[in-house]
Amino acid sequence: MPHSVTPDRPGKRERLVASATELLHQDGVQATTLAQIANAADVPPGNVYYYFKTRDDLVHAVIDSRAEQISGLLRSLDRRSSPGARLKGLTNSWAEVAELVAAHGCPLGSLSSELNKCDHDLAGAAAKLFGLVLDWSEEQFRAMGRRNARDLAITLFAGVQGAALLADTLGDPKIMRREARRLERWIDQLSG
Amino acid sequence: MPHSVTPDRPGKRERLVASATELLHQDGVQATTLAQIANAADVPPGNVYYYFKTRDDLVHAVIDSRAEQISGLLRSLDRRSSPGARLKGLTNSWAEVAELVAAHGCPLGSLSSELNKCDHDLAGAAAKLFGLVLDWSEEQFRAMGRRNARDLAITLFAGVQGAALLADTLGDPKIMRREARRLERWIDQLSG
DNA sequence: GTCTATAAGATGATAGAC
DNA sequence: GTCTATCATCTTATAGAC
Repeated sequence: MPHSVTPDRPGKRERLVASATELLHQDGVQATTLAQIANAADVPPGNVYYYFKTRDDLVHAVIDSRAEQISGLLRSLDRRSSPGARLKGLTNSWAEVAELVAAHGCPLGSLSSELNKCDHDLAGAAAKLFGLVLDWSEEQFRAMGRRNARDLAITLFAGVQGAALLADTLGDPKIMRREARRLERWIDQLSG
Repeated sequence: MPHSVTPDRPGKRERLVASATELLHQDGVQATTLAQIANAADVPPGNVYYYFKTRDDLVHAVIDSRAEQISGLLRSLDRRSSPGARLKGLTNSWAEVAELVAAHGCPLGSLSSELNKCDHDLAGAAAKLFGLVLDWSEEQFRAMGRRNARDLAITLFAGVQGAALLADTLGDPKIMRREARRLERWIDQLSG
C-alpha cells in the first residue's frame, strides 16, 4: 500500500508547534524537553533540529502561535456592537476556560512569568502578547470616552491575570469565573 | 591567628537558604542550580547535600523562609488601628518593593506560578503562602463588617498579583505603585 | 563531623547516514 | 531532502576521604 499522496511532511512542523504550545502550558517552558515535544507530535526525537535551528526558535514559534490565537479572539470580539460589550467579551473568554486556567495557569500569564526570569529575548516576545491585549483594551476604553484608557486597560488585565494566578494556585476555577464577572460589572459601571 | 571561637558552621545552612531565596526569585526555581546557590553562599559546591537531603528540601526551606517573612509583615501590620489601615498597609508593602517586583516579579507570585507547573508537593507549600495573606485579609474585611470577606480578600490579592505580573512583564514599577494606590482607594470606599 | 572527587543520568545540539 | 546515531555538557546525588 503506497503512502498517502500528501505525506505528513507539511504537518510536522505544525504538529511540533501544537505539541509544544500545549506542553509548555501544562509543564512549563523549562521543564518541557524536546524529546517530550517530539514524542507528543509523533516526530523522531532527534529530528526537531531539522525544523527549528534551536530550542529557543521553537519557543518563539509557540509565542507566535499564541499571538495568532489572541489576534483571532480580538478580531472576533470586534464584531460586537459597543466597546463595553467587547471588553466584557474579553473577560468572559477567560471565564470560559476557567478549568484550564485553574489546572495549568493562564497560557499567556504563566508563560510570561516564566520567561521573565531567564531569557531576555523570549521575555520581550511574551511581553508583546500582553501588548496585544492591552492595546486593544485601551482602544475600547478610549471609545468609551475615557481619558485614562491605558490605565484602565492595565487594571482590567491585571485583574484577569491575578485571578488566573489565584485560581491556578488554589486549584479553584470558581475564582476565575467570579473575578471575571466582577470585572464585567466594573465595565458596566464605567459604561453607564 | 586562630579561627573564630564560633566558626561559621551555624551560619552555613542559613546562608544557603538566604542565597537560594534570592536566586530562586531572580532566576527562577528550575533555572537555578545547586552550584550557583552554593557559590553565592560561599559553601563548597558538592556540599549542599550535607545540609539538605535533596534539592526539593532546599526549596522547601526557601518557602518556609518566605512564610516567616510574610508572617512577620502581617504581625507588624496588626499594630495598626483599623482594619482598613491594616489592609492598606498590605498593598503599600508591595508598592514599596515595586522596583524589585518589576525586575524579577513578585517573590510569592512568580514562585507559585512556577511551582504550579511541575512539583505538586512544592506547589502545595507555595499555596500556603497565598493562604497566609488571604486568611489575614479575610479577617480584616470581616472586621469591617463585610459578609463576603473571603471574596474581597481574593479580589484584593488578585489585584496585587496581577499588577505584579504586568509590572514584571512590562518592566515598569509604576504599574505596581499605581495599582496599589487604586486598591487603597477601593479599600477606603469599602470602609466608609 | 565536614567536605571532595566522582558517578549516574539526562538534555541540547551536531555530524553524517539514508 | 529527511532522519538517526552519537557527542559534549551539565546537574543531581553519593560514596568515601580527611
